Amino acid sequence: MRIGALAKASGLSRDTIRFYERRGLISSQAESGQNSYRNYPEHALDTLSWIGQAQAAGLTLEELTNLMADIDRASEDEAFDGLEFLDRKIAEVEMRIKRSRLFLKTLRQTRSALERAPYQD
Amino acid sequence: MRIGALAKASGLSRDTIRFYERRGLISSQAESGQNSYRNYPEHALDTLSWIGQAQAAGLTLEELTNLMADIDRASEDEAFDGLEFLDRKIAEVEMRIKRSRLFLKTLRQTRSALERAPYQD
DNA sequence: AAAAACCATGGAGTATAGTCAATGGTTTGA
DNA sequence: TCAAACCATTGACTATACTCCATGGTTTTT
Repeated sequence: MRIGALAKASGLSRDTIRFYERRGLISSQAESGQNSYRNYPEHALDTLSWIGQAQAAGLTLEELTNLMADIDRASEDEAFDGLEFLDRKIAEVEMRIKRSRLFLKTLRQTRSALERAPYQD
Repeated sequence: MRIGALAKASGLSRDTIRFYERRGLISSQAESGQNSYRNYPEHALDTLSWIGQAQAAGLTLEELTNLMADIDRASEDEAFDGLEFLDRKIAEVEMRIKRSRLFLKTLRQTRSALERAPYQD
């Protein structure tokens, strides 16, 4: 899958995809032949969607990079703090969801208030 | 309440508070006397906490400014698109929460996977 | 009454996450 | 075949949300 197709399928721009690749979030093989075109595997689409979820959850791309590295490094004998990192992130995302829901509640209340009294003067 | 106290109570820095004030998100009265110190009402603390929720929910400060203006403008006779804006934001926040929950789910799955097999080689 | 702590303004600097433009090579469809 | 569409790289540019610094005034503490 070339970058244009991936861009269309994911809804991201080519530049964004190349940007993510430079950051090490996705990867491509060189196309067979003498061009310099990237070729992305099908699962790149899933990865991009996962990145989108992570961003909605408030992670930075750097945190995401670290997380991916941790997951890959998980089967080494070295001291590994991946679990700790993961626990921290889980707690952060939970907190963020909690706060978002509070905000959503006030948005909904505001909405009803506006709806009930649109023209008072 | 002077800016230092508000900073301590809210957990934000003075600079951040002044930044928010410049953006019109909170406001202060000048202190009586000949100094140029700001004085914040008690509810500034609630406002700051609300701003935090809104940011967790993914709104930008500019969107927040618009939202506040809309809410204040809600009792005018003019054509008012506040409801529409609100509905859009509600939908966006709902979507963001949904995606965050999906991400949280994969984080938890990853966590269990790492926990079960920490030393395989 | 000094020192320490606090406050103000203005402007520069930082980090994150893209986005755009210039230049030049490669593929593909009419 | 040749123009349109696609791709690559480099580097500059943008927006958002702070953060820091210099300078100088005001309060509070000792």
